[in-house]
Amino acid sequence: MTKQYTGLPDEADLRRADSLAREIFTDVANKWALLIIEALGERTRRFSELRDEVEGISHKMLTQNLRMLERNGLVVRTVHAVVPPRVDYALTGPGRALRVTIAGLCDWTHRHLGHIEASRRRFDAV
Amino acid sequence: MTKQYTGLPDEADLRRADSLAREIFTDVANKWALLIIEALGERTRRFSELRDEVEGISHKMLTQNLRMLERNGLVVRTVHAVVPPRVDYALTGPGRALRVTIAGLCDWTHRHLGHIEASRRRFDAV
DNA sequence: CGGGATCCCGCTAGATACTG
DNA sequence: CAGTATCTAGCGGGATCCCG
Repeated sequence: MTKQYTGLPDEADLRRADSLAREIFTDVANKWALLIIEALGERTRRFSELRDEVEGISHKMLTQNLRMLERNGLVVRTVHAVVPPRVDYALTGPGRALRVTIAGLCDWTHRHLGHIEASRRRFDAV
Repeated sequence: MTKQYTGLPDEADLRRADSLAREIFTDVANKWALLIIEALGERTRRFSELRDEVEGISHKMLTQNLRMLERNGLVVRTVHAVVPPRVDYALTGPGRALRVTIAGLCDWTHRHLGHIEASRRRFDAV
């Protein structure tokens, strides 16, 4: 990533890294992606297991997000050549690292349920 | 939140808490909300400061998300009775707590830029 | 300056049907 | 069972205008 052949910091590269970071952030910081990673947990899951565990997700959104996560190297997809077909998904190292911070997010949500519900009631009362 | 007048766990309440958690998660786990909270940082910001700092956000999305965050009690809005009007936004306690985990997310993004970029190239090569 | 209201285009995502 | 393709409605979000 860092240019070796020049002593000067390369502004163009910094901008590229920034826009890349934003892109990744946009990919990852969406409801379904986060819920899928959270659901994947520490062990491998089948497609259908994920569809059941991430409640409310459609077939289409699940495949679409899994592709995206695979592309970004957060998930590995393993196809078993059996009939009926069987496809397993598992988190990679970076995927598991991300999952830790997502767990923090879930934790935060549950710890503040009360505060938020109360705040909403106050706000909506007006 | 917890019912006092019964010894039995109340399934309906558990489902309510779950759907509430999902609702909050959906509110919070979206690109703009996360970027706004991250941008708010430790000190108070004006509306226009936020619009400049969260790059790419539209006027409409900024107000809309700020309302939502205020409703959920993550942000306080202070209107100063001066002309021209001046409105300040600041994180609440829960908001600051959330910001810590978001910082983790940003951190994760930057630490894995390289891995992700490489993985994408491999994936797209096919 | 901050923000509400309106209009409107484009894309997201759900439903459905088809393949290996 | 997992995945792709198509069709479509709904709404997300930008642009614009006005108001206190």
